[in-house]
Amino acid sequence: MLDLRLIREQPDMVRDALRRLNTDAPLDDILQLDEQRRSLLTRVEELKAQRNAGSKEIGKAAAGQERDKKIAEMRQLGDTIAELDEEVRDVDERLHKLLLEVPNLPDPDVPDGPDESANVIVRHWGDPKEPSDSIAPHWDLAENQGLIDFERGVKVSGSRFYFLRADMARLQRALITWMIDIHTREHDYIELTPPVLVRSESMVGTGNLPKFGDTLYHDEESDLWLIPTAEVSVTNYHRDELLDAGTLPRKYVAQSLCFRREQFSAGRDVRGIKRVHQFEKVEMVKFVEPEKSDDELYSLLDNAEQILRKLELPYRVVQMCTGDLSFVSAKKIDLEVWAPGSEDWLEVSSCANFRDFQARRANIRFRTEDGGRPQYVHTLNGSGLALPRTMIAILENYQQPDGSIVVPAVLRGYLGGQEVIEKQPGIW
RNA sequence: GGAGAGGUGGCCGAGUGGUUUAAGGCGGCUGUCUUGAAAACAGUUGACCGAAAGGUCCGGGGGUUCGAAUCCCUCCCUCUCCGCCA
Repeated sequence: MLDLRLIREQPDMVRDALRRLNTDAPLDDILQLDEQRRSLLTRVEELKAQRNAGSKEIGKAAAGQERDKKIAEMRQLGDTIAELDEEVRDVDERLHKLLLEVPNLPDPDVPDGPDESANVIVRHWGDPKEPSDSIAPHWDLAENQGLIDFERGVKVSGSRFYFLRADMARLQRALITWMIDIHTREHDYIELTPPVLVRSESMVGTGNLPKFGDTLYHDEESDLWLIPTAEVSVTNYHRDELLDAGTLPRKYVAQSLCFRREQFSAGRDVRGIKRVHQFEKVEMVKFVEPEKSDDELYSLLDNAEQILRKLELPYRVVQMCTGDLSFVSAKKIDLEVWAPGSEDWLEVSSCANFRDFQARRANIRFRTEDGGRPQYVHTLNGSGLALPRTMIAILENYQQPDGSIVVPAVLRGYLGGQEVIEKQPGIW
């Protein structure tokens, strides 16, 4: 949510920033409602001051004609106040609703562009393998090797569901444990195991609601939502809190299942496990002081990159242009790992600075060291990393001509020293 | 699921219709003392809207009343006992 005062005081700046996003936020309606709200408020508050004074007199006065007259007077005043209160509530509600639909403003250094074609490749790491006939895409490889059962996933749950089998399931567990160990031991994050079902307020806090409800799974009976990322649970961990001075930054890492309806990607990436309805992800979330968030984005990015480097997987760093920013981000940088079998750069991590956008929605503030007024924190998050795509990259980069897969050196300790994943018992 | 008790400032906690302008404590900040710190003592310290005056806020929402933290309705949450349960 944007600061209403910013919209009021620098409407042209806000308008220009939104124009870069190619969105048509109803700024004029917002300004008009804001104006209306404030003039109503002035009137009703004046009347309330009168009523407070009048009621106080009644409390002191002895019973009698004077007192009865005053009471009648105040009753009438009360009716007027009730009417105005009603109007204020209505205007407030409309204003708030509009504000919730305005996207975050892009940082000045975000490149302009209409869509992903204008994203900027910042740099590469590692040597991407040339695709060749001897490098199979993971969907063929994994099925042949008995590592993933796609058919039964579809039978049990539908398209975009699958079973990991045998050493593949073990590999995922090992990866999760290893990634979390790196982030907690080497990068100083606190591990959280979060709920994957959350209330609507939490979804509003991170910006998933009200706009993107149709991409989420929802249980109507209990009115709970399945999270699309642990970002939702972990960011809302501090919702409606006033954090103590000196406790920032707060850094959390959480593994969770993520659930996505993928309603609008029908027909895209239908093969394999690149785009699925349910997947594991290790997610990092930071709550930081506003002046630090620029630097914190880069250290977050580095934390994610460390995982790919240790796995020795070639990747590239891509900065999103204005046309490819998410609703809540001011700045977003993705890591894309090379998959030579699929011949695709896979987004395995998305690192973003939300500035105070989420903090306003979720009401997360901190008390400054100097004891001044509480301020909103800045929130950031980044995947560290998404499991299916990381496993695609491992399968496709580490496969050998006979179909076996070499275990990346850093993971062997987590797999009892195992060096190679051989063909698993067939899918029978 | 049944019965009961609760939800008050950053935290704990008093307050059952009108000088409450929410007591008191903890924590924070400032000062005295000290080489420095701790302790002790003293002072100070809620959030939100507003340029200000002022107004709003006692779990959320609604109601009763001239006036509600206080009474009523409703929802959410916590705790205790019972039942069920991985």
